[in-house]
Amino acid sequence: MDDAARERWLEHATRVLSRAGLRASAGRTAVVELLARDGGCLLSAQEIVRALHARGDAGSNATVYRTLETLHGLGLVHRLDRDGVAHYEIAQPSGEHHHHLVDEDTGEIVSFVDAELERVIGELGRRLRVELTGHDVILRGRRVENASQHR
Amino acid sequence: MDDAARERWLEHATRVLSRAGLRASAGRTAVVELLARDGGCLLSAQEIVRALHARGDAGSNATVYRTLETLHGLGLVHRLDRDGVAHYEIAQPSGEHHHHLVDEDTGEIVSFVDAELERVIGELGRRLRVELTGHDVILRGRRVENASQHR
DNA sequence: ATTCTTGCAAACTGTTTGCAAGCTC
DNA sequence: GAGCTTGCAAACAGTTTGCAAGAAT
Repeated sequence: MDDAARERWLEHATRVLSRAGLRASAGRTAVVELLARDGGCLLSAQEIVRALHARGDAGSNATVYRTLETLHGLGLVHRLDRDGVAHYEIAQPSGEHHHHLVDEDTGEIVSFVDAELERVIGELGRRLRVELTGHDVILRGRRVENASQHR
Repeated sequence: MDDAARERWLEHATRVLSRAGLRASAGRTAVVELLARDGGCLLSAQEIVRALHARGDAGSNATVYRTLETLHGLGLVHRLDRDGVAHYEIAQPSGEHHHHLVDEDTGEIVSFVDAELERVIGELGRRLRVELTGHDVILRGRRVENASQHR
């Protein structure tokens, strides 16, 4: 996700919050701005609390949780549970999104986009007679050197 | 998942546990048998604890958590976090598995199987140069009456 | 001025762990 | 008999909530 996209999200989020009658208070603003800066991929509430605190920004534990719940309710962030901990990431208004691959060896998380996967999921919704409002795909695996790199 | 499949899993699990040098103790056995009976789709640890307790079977809180961790480590169950709570279900040795659709209106969970989806995920692993060891797909949506049922 | 929001601290829930007693191999 | 397992209770981590003080409109 590029800077422009995150900047777009920030404006979008600010507008949506304001239209919902919510105030641009210090804590809430700090959380939203932090997400616009670093929320491209799976931040936990605790990570956000620590990051805000490190910067000296407003945003207590309670405020961060409350804000994330608000943002999620307004569809401004996606939420994904990982190892029993909720993680959040920016939800682009365009619907553009990515999925995640967890490297079983390192625990590292790689994000990817795949049009074919999206197509199949769309078809699946039709087959199951459901209007899809969202979906998550998590792959787990280990890197494999490609043939040309074999010794 | 049919009775035969669950029975197969029970035998498989028993063998794997025994080969791992683990004893057929009361608590562990009760958890495994409960899973073989009701573990077709997403049971939480707490649900298992309550179910065992209701039956008067062995299996304290601690034992259930410890057993589930053991089973997961041996690849005998799949684990999926849902609303911040870990849920487990039987992992068929054949690799046969299903995915989940959450009805946004009722919260109900429907499981489904889709060959096309599996195919695309397999390809995705190749494209990302990863040997896939597992994957989860969660769809969210609301039921839609099909055209012929419209008034 | 009114109403929303914050931060703190206490309360909760799900999960993990130390330890002495009990059970399995 | 040796060593793995159990159950209990205490400890933990993440998350939620009540409330009085403070800030935004």
